Amino acid sequence: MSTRKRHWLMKSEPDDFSIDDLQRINIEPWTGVRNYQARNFMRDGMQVGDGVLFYHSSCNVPGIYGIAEVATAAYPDPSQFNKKSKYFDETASRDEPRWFLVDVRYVRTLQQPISLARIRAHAEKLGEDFALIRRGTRLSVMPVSAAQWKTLLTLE
DNA sequence: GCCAACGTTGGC
DNA sequence: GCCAACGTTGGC
Repeated sequence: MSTRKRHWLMKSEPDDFSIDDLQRINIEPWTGVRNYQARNFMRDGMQVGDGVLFYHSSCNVPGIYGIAEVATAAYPDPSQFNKKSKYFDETASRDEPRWFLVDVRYVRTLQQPISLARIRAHAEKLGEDFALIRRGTRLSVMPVSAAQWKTLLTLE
């Protein structure tokens, strides 16, 4: 497998967990992903040191608010085993975990958030394969190419 | 394997 | 709060 740094975008509702929360805590397990495609990106695609665009969703101004990095290899999401968690999954077992996560480490907060509206306005430069603005896509974890990463950060 | 019903995401 | 769009579940 290539060890070249990859890039990702991860969505979080700031009411639940924001870039400011990550800055305070520094490292946070990205718990609660219950979508197979998103899980597969974390489990099979992510490597320590990969860049992460921290996206705020379901808020006044959705968009990219900060930069983080992948801090660990993927491991089973403990919340799937916790009966008291809203992420409990009775079909998962410790022998056969269903859900995986990585820890994410704070890197920096953007000077100015890059709003979804602004990203859309530059859709042409990002290409049709950019899942964030592809119609109907609701993925909470998605890959970002090196070129897209660079393009997005010029919008800061 | 089909597909209707349901739940969730997430922008607006 | 609305609703479009998607993923998942479960009956058949």
